[in-house]
Amino acid sequence: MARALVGQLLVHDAPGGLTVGRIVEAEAYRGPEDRAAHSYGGRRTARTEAMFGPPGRAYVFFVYGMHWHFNVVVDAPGRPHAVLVRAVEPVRGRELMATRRGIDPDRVELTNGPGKLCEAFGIAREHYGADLCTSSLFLAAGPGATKIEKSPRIGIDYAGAWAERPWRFFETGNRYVSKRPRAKVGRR
DNA sequence: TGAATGATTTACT
DNA sequence: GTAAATCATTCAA
Repeated sequence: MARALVGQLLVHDAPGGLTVGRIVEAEAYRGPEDRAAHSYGGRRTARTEAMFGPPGRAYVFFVYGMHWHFNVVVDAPGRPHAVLVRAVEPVRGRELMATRRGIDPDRVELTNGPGKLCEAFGIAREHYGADLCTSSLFLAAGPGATKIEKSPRIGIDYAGAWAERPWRFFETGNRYVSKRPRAKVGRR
């Protein structure tokens, strides 16, 4: 599912305006066995509840005291699997995104990261558990991606062997794919 | 009730 | 390259 979502569209038809982005980077989180997932070990709390519900809903959470992250729940109720959308390429509403982000509309920093895209699209707490088929925030079929690459997931080094799984998918060469922490990437 | 921490971003050296 | 910002959630006491 993470791979399939790359190339599809994320749409938010918000009161303040329309924003559309083509997903260019996504990661799979496969609880309860995946140690990197919030639902690891079957941990079902108020925070992770959405992951245990029906697919096609939003799992939105807050991290580092300032950033929201957006996931799509992708498996049947009771199977807490989700896909984290890490980056999108702006398709519509670039000006609105720039206003929300407080930066120039031409910068890739508009949406090249999980926290950035949420700010650009105005995604936050109120979207927790939202049905992505019937709400103002939804997914739509997109043009696909030219070429998709995979790599280990970002920022989950604590997950032991699970951290090595190649469950991050992104469009090869796309400027909006998030930058990786240098230390992890082989430089030469 | 309190302490630790994170699926990050940004600014500064 | 390093560090600060900043708080909901989780877990232990």
